[in-house]
Amino acid sequence: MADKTIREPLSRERVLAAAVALADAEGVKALTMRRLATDLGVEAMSLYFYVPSKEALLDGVLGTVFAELAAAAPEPAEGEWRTRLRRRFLAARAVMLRHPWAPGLLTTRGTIPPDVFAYFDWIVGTLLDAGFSHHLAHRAIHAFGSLPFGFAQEVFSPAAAGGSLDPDTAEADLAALAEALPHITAMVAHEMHGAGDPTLGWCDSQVEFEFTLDLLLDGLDRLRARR
Amino acid sequence: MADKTIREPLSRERVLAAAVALADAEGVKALTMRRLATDLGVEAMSLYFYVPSKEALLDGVLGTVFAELAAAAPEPAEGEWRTRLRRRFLAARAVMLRHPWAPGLLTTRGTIPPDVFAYFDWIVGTLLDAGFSHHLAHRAIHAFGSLPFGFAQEVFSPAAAGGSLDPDTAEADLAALAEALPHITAMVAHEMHGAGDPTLGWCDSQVEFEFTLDLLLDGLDRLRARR
DNA sequence: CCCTTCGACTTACAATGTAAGGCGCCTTAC
DNA sequence: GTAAGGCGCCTTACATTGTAAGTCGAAGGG
Repeated sequence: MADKTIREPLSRERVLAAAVALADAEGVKALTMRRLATDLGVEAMSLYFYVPSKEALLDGVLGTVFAELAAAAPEPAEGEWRTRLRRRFLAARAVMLRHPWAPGLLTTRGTIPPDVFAYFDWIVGTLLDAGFSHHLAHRAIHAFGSLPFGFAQEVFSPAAAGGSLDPDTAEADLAALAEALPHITAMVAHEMHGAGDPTLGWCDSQVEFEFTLDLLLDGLDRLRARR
Repeated sequence: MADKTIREPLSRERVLAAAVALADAEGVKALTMRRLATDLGVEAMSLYFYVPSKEALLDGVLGTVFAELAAAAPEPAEGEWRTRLRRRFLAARAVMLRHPWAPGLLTTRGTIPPDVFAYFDWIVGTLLDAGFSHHLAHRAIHAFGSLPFGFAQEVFSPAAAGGSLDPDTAEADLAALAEALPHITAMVAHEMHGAGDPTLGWCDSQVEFEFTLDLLLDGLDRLRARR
């Protein structure tokens, strides 16, 4: 909560930063003009001096996140193309993990933040420099989808079927599901018993993300060599 | 609009079907209880006899879409594992293209529709039958993400940078962007001039989707053979 | 002094989801 | 016949949310 006795003047940057902090703390649904204004110690209508509408605020919020990402994932100075892409994608992912609401919000936007243009121009440049054709670079951009930002939309997670990443409770859940979902339960059971370190759980989103990324990079590399 | 003089009784199915139709026609934002009720020729509060809340309505709407998808993408009777997966993924995509708002809505949900569980159980089963280990099948599920439903979240589309898929207007847009985005504009220019059939445009989401899917299937096949 | 600009606040209203209660019709039981 | 209960709808009311339009006080300039 802002301290009303010592009041720092509002600015567009302060408004957007407070909005990001609120979304981080309580999710995008909690981000209302009244709630945000309360956090800033002002009246809701005052925000409209800085952002023309709620929609513009949300655009600005995403722009802020992507700017943070651009700063945290600078262009690697050296390295082979795959290493450079990988390094930057993973750095971006670390930022996005701090704002888990961002991918969902992004699907509601009609515009692309400026930092995204620059980032993809760099990706295309890196691919072209590595010998990819323009056509294959185009293909790669689509194949990467949202991986350059460290997230991928998954409709279904095996962990959701297991009901829990905790081996004790998941064991009972699995038994209940075995008849309806025989293959998934077998797979989950196998993964749970095969997990090396129980404290990490059997389903680690970081490992899965890197696996998918490497799968795509390997495939693209093969196509490049074949040109 | 419903005809109020001859009134068919409401049912949960009618409510959900009307909601899907409204979202298809005008997007999810137009889907309010009052609007939906108007379309059905009843008063908004009457809907609550069939769905306990707006949130439940949205869950039901997605359940309806996924049920449609399950019916339209039946298990292939025969074929090699890749062919079967591919056939079903593409059939699912055809359905999802009729409901372009569905992926976005899905990100706001906390539950998974039942048809999704069954579909993924089939996918895991298909992979296991083809000789994939449980571990690799688990990896594949994450790698596929939302591809089994024919969509993938793309933050950035090269077409968005070009400003238009129409070669005439895009040419001018590109010239304006060349200094800020040199690699992207070069790539877009190349793709536009290389497009075989101008009426299809230089960026075809179906082609791109199939490219990405095949890239992943190829990669997974290699890992399978290496086990 | 007056005027203008800036940055905040106030008042009001439309839109949205929905709690709570009411009403008419139909069915069942006595 | 009447009474009671259930069903499926409607009405009234209210809290919340975004925001249009206008007001006000402070500061700066002429």
